[in-house]
Amino acid sequence: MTDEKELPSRYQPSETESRWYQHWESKGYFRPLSDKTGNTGAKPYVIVIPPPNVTGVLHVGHALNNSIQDVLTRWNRMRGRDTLWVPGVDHAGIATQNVVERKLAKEKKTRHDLGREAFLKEVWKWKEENGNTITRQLRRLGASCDWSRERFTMDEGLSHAVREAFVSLYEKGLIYQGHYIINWCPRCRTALSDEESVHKEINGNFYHLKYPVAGKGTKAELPGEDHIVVATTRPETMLGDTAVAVHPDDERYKALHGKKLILPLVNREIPIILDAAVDPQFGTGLVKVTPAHDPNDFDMGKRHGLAQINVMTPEGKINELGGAYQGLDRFAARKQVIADLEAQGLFVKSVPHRHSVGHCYRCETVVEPYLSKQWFVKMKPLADRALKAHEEGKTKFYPNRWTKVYTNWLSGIRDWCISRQIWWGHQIPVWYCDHCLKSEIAHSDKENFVIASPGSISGGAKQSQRGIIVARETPKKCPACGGMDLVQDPDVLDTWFSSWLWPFSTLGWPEKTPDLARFYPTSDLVTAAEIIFFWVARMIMAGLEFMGEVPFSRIYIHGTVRAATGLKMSKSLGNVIDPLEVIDELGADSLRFSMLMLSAQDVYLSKEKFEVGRNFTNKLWNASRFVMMNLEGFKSGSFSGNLPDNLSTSDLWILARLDQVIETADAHLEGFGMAQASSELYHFVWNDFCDWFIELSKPVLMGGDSAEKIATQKVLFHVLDRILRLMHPFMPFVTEEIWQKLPAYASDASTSETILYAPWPVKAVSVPAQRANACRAVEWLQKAVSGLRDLRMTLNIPAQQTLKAVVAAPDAEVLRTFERFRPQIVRLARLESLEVLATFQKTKNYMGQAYPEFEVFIGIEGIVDPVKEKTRIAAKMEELRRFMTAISQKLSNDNFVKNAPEEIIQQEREKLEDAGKVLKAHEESLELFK
RNA sequence: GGGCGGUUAGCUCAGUUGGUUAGAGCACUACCUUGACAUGGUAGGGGUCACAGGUUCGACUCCUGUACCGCCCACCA
Repeated sequence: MTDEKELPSRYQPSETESRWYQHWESKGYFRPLSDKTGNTGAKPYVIVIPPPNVTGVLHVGHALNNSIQDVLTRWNRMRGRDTLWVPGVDHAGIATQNVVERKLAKEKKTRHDLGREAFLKEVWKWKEENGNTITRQLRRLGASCDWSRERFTMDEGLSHAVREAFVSLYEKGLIYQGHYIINWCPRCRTALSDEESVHKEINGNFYHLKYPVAGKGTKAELPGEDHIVVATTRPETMLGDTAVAVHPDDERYKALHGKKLILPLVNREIPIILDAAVDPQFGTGLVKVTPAHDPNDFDMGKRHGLAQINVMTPEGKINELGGAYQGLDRFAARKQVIADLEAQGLFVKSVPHRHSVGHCYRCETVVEPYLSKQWFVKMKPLADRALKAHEEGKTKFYPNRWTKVYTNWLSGIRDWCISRQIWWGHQIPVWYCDHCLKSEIAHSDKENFVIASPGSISGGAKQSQRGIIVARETPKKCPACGGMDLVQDPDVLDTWFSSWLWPFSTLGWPEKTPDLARFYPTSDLVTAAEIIFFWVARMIMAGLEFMGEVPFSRIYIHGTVRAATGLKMSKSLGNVIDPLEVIDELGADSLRFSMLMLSAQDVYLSKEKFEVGRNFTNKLWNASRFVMMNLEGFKSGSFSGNLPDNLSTSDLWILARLDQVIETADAHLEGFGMAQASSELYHFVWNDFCDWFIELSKPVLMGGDSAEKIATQKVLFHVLDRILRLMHPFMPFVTEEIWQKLPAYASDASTSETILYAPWPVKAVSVPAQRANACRAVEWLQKAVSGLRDLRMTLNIPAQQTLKAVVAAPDAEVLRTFERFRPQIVRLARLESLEVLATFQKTKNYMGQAYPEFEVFIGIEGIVDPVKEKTRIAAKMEELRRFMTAISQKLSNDNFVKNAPEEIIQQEREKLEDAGKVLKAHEESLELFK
């Protein structure tokens, strides 16, 4: 026997994982095969990684996401497809800038102290030092990404792509600049897109305020009152009110039509306007209108030609237009305004009000609807094409229910605010010629110039306004006046403006690279639901816009990973599970397998759940160890790899099961059924291979040299080899480790130098007819062994006590089966001897267990009290009678017989017949005790 | 306010187009350190499939409604 010391009884992931990963990467195994062969034939399999944030660390969500992608990648690679998985990270403009600003703050510095250029240098420095954390962690997870193709959204090529996309959209009139209410984060001091403003329900207040009516005589017309009452959640914005609106048909306020009000605290006269957008049922039916601080009011203001009075600074403080409140933070101003109104008797009441308020997705600060000049992408035309592509069946969501989420969002899409008032990112490729602008705006409002506005685009390229240059290359001088005094727009683009190009920009677009030609469109996209709007929908729109083709046709939305305790994992709740810790403790294979097995829906994680994977890894390791230790004789090279003809029943059975499991695993993987596939494999390896086949092989292996033994060794090896391949996508490290050890035990074992490229198992082309019979035979065997064990247990016979047993099988085939399996049954049931007979005349010295096809007996003389046996049999018979009654009733139901499919009825009849046989056997046994 | 998902064993979850006596892992009970593995083996206990109706010969599965839990979306000030 082979020296056992080579193989410890515990698998040690920490000793193998990093070693194998380095080996794979250094050998270039993760690169597509066509890189070497130049073959550009068959359709490749391509996945692009959802780029993690450069500031991020690997959390369990990433771990699941990338485990799934790695399974798909490795599976397809093994199936012989030219496979590419493109990795990379995005620059996460706001998040990264925040990180570096926090670092500066510790030195009591702000980015403005450094200036733009020096600050960006700092960010790059930070990126070089810390930006590879997550990609290092992905390697530890085992992600088989082609790192030679790793991309970063701020690298040169992708920056080039971003400019091309911007300018090209601008030329088509799909990008415009305008003055609108956008989501503003006063802490980050930048605009946010709608998706970056996260709505959260909060407990606020609904403040009721009095606005006095202007002029004389109003008191008489408004019963008893000389003021009106408005209700608001943000009283501080009243400083910018320019009207109060009422529904035109609201009878209560007819008297107010045409009247003016005095805006308290600022003493501005404001009109009462009539607008159907006002809901008379809500609040007092009177709405204060603040066009500069609320999107609805902004629209209303446009309709009525109201002034837009912005009373806030970008920091969220009241500005000079807020009079006495200047300099106060918006929340301080809120308190002060209320206090002052109260002092003047103009504060009515405040009622608790639960409503949802936007929060910055990066820093949680309450978002301020803020009027400012920003760049927008006009989304409707892009969304329409994505919807059309979907109708044509070009995109498919798994599971299907996400389709509606996607199409609903596209149908109601709003323009995308893409400019950000930060420094880290792609600076907008727009330059201003001061000279031309001055002459241009002499007769227009400088602050309100609009290049294009929503609705004004009617096809055809929009001409640049004089003084504004939108260009792919940095211009040296103004094309209009030749002036050299050009200033680039200081804003940068939303990070997602680079991410939405990811599927093709990472392949080289806008250059016409070989990669782009070969690998676009990609195959599958795997991501979590939270990113459908941010990213998936936009990638599809960009793919259609810039490449004329959807970037991928299948989108798999996997479950969200949450803490076992309930909601999301968050550092503040202390319920974060760090996947790196799990890898350190249990290994990446355990982490991957456990998560994949749980991934059928949303995953509620706790640390214990990873033990399944750990235990299974160890099981696989030890099963392999057993097989290898029993392959002596094969080192010489006598093992051809082909299976011999003289296979035993159990050999045929395990091969049949293997074929089944290959088929179901493939079917599940085809539809992203990682959980089902992994669970199927788990049970095959553990229950069929380990619990039964290995156990059945032991008597044969110990029986000395024989043709039968060699055949079993070959089958053991063959099935282990296939198991390793099947498991490899799920557990890449342990399978490679074992794979590489095989040649030491079987000379021609590893036909490929790495399991990464070992061909994926396929079902046997021609299946020997005996296999079906073998499956039946093994079922009998399993029943017999379990039955004997059951007898032993229920009769309290000690495990050490060996028993004399008898199997009675009237059917010749069943009889032959048990004769063949005699050594196995003796071993598995711990017998002293086993007689196999056609019929057996039972005596009081035997106790039995009946099955439809056979009965098993154990000799109990001097071991067991017959009274116990009597009770046991009586209980079994009672159970059987209940079962038979149920079936009889079913079969005597006319409707059932008339309507049920023939095979179902047949099944029921067989059940009844079998149960009858068993019952009869029990009756006979019971007779003995009378 | 809309939309989606969930409710199956003590816990975490499977259950494919309706059809054997509803399964697994963990936990539990009993026995077993048998020459791959105690991160193991064997046997076992444990479920009115959330509730109420309906369709059907037959419902965990399909339909309607209810309750509770969770998620997403949304400019009622």
